[in-house]
Amino acid sequence: SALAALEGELATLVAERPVPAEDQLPGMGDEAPLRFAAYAGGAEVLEGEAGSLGELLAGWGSRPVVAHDWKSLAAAEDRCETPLLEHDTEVAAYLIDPARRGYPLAELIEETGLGATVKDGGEPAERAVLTRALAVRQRAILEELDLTRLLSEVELPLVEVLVEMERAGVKLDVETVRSIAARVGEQALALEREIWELAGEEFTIGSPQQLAPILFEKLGLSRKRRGKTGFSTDARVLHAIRGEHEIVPKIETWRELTKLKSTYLDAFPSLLGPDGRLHTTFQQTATATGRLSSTNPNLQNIPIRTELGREIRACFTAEAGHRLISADYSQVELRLLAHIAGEEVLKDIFRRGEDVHTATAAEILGGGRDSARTPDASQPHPDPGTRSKAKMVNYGIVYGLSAFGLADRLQIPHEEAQAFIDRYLERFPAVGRFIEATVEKAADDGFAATLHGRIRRIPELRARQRQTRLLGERLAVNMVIQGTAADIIKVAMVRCRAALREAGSSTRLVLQIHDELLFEAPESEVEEACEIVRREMAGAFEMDPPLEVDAGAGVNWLEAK
DNA sequence: AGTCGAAGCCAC
DNA sequence: AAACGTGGCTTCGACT
Ligand SMILES: Nc1nc2c(ncn2[C@H]2C[C@H](O)[C@@H](COP(=O)(O)OP(=O)(O)OP(=O)(O)O)O2)c(=O)[nH]1
Ligand SMILES: [Mn+2]
Ligand SMILES: [Mn+2]
Repeated sequence: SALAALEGELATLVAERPVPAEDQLPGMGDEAPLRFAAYAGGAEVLEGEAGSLGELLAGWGSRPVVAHDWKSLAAAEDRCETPLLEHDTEVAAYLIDPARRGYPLAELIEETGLGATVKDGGEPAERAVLTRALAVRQRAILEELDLTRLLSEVELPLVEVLVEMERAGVKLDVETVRSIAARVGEQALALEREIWELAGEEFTIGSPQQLAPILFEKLGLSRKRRGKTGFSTDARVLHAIRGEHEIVPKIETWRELTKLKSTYLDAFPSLLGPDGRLHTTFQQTATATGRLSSTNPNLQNIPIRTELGREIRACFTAEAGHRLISADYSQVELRLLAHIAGEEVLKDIFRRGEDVHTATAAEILGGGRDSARTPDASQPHPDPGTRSKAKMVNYGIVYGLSAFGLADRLQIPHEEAQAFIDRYLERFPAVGRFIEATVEKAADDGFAATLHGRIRRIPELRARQRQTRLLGERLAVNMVIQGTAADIIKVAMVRCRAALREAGSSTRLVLQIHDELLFEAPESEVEEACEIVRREMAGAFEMDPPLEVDAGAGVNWLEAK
């Protein structure tokens, strides 16, 4: 075909539907034709129209493709054979500078100083030429920054995996969602009346500007922090004053109920696809550290902490005859910290098979008689809420939590908080050295880097304001660890996809939640898929201590975890 | 009617 | 308010 015959290399494809099917799932059949243009560096730009991406690519041949934001194009179209992705100018721009707001093609072209006119060509033709020119420039920069392998071996192979995940979606038990929503709605209304009664007036509970004067002036409750507009009424403040007036716990509960109802219960039914499943969009170029994000809806922040939250999580189900498999790295960033910092005390804890979050839970929140004893492999089980709080403490301290911050979060005296932080850092002496070395190198280089070479510029380190520089120090340390964890799970995703395919498995990856992969597997494949996933995730990066994976299966997400 | 920032809060 | 980090979504209230 003409497409296959296009001369040159870095064959670049631009394709768009003139009336983009906004928020619409593929396969509706009423879309406008796909206008496309292709250019490979020769004398000719090819332009045309096709009914679908599949039809267009049928003439493409086996040549790899260059594009800008290939994932959006592919995910919006029906499943079809796609060529290898050789370069994506959006993803490349993200690797070069991941802290930017966005990567619109026009902006990248403009700032690179590129221009083109195509004789007798339309706008897509020009865009094909410019996209290719941008790709050429970027490839030189990527080479200089040592980002070529990260792009070609991790990010680009990941694109196809993400497209499959978005297409697959995840099943939602919408009937149960509706019934929980109805129940919670009634509870919230009842609470609202009680709150008004206790306040002596009707007001908008959801307005902190109206709530604050009632709590702190009318009822005279203790003020804690203040923000730009007045005294804070956030959850930590309410928790601290919950004993002062019976209205406070009611507001706390009202907040929890209405939050979960509006964000999840009410939102999901309208977001269901025709297949009865929720289809998120994974953003590959949104975070400064290399993590993915999830939008419309965000399926990376499904509740789990409270009882109602767990009910909501249980509404994420497997198709009949299937199971969900959840595979989550154990204490992943603490393990990475031990590895990167060479922290032998921390390594020892992992070697003994212990759980640092659990140990911290016992130590600071446990209160039990023998809970302060040196933890062993048979540590007592803290309740999930307590371990979760301990997790926040562990990562908080590593990433620069102050004694003020810890005292506020744990509701303890400053001195106690300071002592805990001091003791923590004394016990793991290599952590402090790692932090210092990381900050110094980042200040020197102007950027922090992950073990896979992903970089994040840290201009904050060169700011004149001390406060901003300290922020830069925390950003640098966090980038190294969180970013490496992000690299690792991306590698794992590509490995899992390949290994499942190799095994002839029809188990599908459906969600990524930062250090967790959620799969949907036919019942008969669950055991094999579990083992494959464990192996591929644990093997995604060799380190000391090794990565460990907690995997489980169930008919819903809650059971699987 | 839409946009914006602030506050707040869900998750990792 | 304070100096854990990474996100996205909802509500309110001011504004265009
Ligand atoms: N800075 C910071 N990072 C967090 C926080 N919560 C989670 N993370 C990061 C670090 C974790 O390794 C990573 C994955 O979260 P998880 O909930 O899976 O925790 P983790 O793997 O540490 O423990 P796990 O054994 O899975 O329960 O996300 C937090 O409160 N602060
Ligand atoms: Mn984990
Ligand atoms: Mn996790």
